[in-house]
Amino acid sequence: MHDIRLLRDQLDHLREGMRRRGKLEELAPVLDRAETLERERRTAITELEAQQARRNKVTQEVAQRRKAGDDAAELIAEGRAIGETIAGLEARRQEAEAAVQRMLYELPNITLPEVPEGDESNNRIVSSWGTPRTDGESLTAHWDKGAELGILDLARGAKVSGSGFIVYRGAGAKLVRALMNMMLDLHTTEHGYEECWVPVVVNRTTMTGTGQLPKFEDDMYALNEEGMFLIPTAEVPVTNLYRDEILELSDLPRGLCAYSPCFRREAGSAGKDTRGLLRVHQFDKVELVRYATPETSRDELERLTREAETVLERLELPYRRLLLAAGDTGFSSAMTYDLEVYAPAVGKWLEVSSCSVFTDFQARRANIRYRPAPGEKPRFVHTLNGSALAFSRIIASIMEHHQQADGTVRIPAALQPYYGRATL
RNA sequence: GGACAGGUGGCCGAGUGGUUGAAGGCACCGGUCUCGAAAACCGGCAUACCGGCAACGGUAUCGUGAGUUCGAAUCUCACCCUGUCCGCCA
Repeated sequence: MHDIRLLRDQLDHLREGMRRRGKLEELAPVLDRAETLERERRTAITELEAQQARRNKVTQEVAQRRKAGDDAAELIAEGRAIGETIAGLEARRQEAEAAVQRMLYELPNITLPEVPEGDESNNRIVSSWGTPRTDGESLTAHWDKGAELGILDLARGAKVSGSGFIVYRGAGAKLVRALMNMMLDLHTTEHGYEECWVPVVVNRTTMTGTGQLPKFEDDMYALNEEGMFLIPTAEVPVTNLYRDEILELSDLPRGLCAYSPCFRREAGSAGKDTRGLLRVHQFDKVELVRYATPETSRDELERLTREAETVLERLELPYRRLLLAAGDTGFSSAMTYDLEVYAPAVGKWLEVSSCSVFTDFQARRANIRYRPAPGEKPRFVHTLNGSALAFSRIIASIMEHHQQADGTVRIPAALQPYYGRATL
């Protein structure tokens, strides 16, 4: 969420931000109304408060007369009349405030200057690691390999829940457990993160804090119980941990990591891109979340992204880092790197991580602040997060990239202590 | 799920209809004292918003929302949360 003051004096800045995302056409009507709405909001407040001040005076006068034993009937009648006026003005204020709030909730974050303009065709590959296999033709796709090895049971997942719900069996289930432990150990022992285990069901306020709501309710699994949702990422509960709190400067930067299952409806159609483990409704992920000061948040993004890349290097999977163009950058994000890993049999690069700095966009929504120095006013923190990593596509990539001539799948050295064997 | 008890400022904790934004304490900031520190003493110390170049003025905020009233931290209702006991349960 943006600072409401931008609607007054930085509308051009907001317009430019929307233009860079390619959203100007869509959002121009909204922004055109912004100035009027904001002026109306302030007018309503001013008028309301003037009447409230009047009422407070009258009320005090009543008290004084009562005390002195004088008659106050006239004043009481006046107070009653003011009360009716106030009720009307209050309704108007609420309406104006809600209108501005709705508008603010609709506007995505403004990307950093170094983020390229335009849609995803302007995404930039900024670095890469390892060498993708070129013999994909001769490899077995992960969905077939998974069935062959008996570690993926897609049919029964579909039976139990629906398409896009995966059952891992035997060695596959153990692989999930191994990945989880390997990643969490790496981040806690080498990268300095505190491990958290968090709820996967959260309330509406929490979903709003990180920016999923109100705009993306359709992407979410909502529970029948009023206002509860399954999380699409551990980012949601972990970032909200410090909602409505003021952190000490000495707490920053701070890193939290958490494993969680992630639930996404992603109303996508079936087809090649959704086959096997490519796009599923429930997947597992280890998430990194960082709280930083505005001064360091940009550097923190590099650090966070490197930490995610480290996982891929330990898994010996070739990857590339993309700097997303403004139009492809998530709603709340100011700058995002995607990490993609190659699946040679599928012949596609798969997104396995998305590392973002949100500047103060989430912090303002969730009201997460820090005190720069004792006695100073609190400021909003900057939040960051990144997947490190999402399992399902990693598993797909492992099954394809580490496929050996004899049909077995090699387990990378760093994972072997957790998995217990050298092959799947 | 049921029965009680409770939610007040950064923290603890008074306060049951009228200068209560809210006693007192702690913490914090400034000062006196001290070689220095501690202690003691003095003073300061909420947040957000509106108007104003500013000085400053105003409004709101005692879990949330609605209601009663000229006036609500205080009374009424609903909801949320916490604690304790009971029930149920992996």
